[in-house]
Amino acid sequence: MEDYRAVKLSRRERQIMDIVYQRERASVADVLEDLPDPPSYSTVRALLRILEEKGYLTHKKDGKRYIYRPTQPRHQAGRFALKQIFQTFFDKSIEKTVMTLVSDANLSDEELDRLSQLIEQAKKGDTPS
Amino acid sequence: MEDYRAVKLSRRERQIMDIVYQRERASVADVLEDLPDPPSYSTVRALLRILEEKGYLTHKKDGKRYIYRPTQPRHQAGRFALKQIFQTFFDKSIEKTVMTLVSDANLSDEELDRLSQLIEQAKKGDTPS
DNA sequence: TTGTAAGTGCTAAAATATTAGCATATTATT
DNA sequence: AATAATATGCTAATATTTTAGCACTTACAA
Repeated sequence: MEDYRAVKLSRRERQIMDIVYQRERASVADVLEDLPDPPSYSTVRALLRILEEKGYLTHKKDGKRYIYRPTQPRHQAGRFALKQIFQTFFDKSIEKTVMTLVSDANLSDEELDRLSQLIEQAKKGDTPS
Repeated sequence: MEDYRAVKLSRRERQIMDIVYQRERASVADVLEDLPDPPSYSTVRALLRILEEKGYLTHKKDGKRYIYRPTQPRHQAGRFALKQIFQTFFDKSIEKTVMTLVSDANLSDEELDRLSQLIEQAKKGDTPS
């Protein structure tokens, strides 16, 4: 399955997928709560059903209500989305993307240390391209 | 202006904005060339006009044809988009996002060195949160 | 010049997405 | 077991998006 944020989905559908990914799983009420310009309850139900038909979500019953979850693992969807971003805005350069993130982030010393470590590992371990 | 990738725009409109950002500027023909499931020339023109009406694009004449450009600087739009991504897929954690990027990237030694430097600077310069 | 190729402007048709509402089911409570 | 509250299933109306096509304009070359 490809990146739902790039193509395929309508505006509402995308909004809903984002919400479900953010929450990891969500009821109709949850989604409704997070939607901007919230439509009716019915509407959200319909959209969730459609997204399930299209294969992006599944649901299971929890008591009397449905809990929806993405079919594609979050981490993987995140990668697709990132790829789309650095291709579109950062000349396909992951380095530039990371630069922007780190510059803007105001990370704590611990976080920065962990990143240093990761980078050291990358230097040793991998064959540079 | 907020992130067009999150809300507001329709599927086609988003696709077109992505293309224009990727190219920095684009003619109707350029956009058409890059669009998946390409519609007609007319269609692309109409959408570009709409995006201009909505304030996301401007155009200038170049010979007899229009060249469209985003109104919002690429770098800024990229930041918005990144924010959306790490909020949705990485628990709002920039660190996790960077981790994923660096792990997947297979960066060259030079790139990794530059990142190390950046991180060192961040450690010294900024107040950690 | 004037003809032609390659643009744009605009409008209305067609397709899709979005929505509400009624019917039905499920759970919990009395 | 009856009832109330809270779900879902489905269908059809409405709104928006997407599209094509015709009329007009501009640049260039014969």
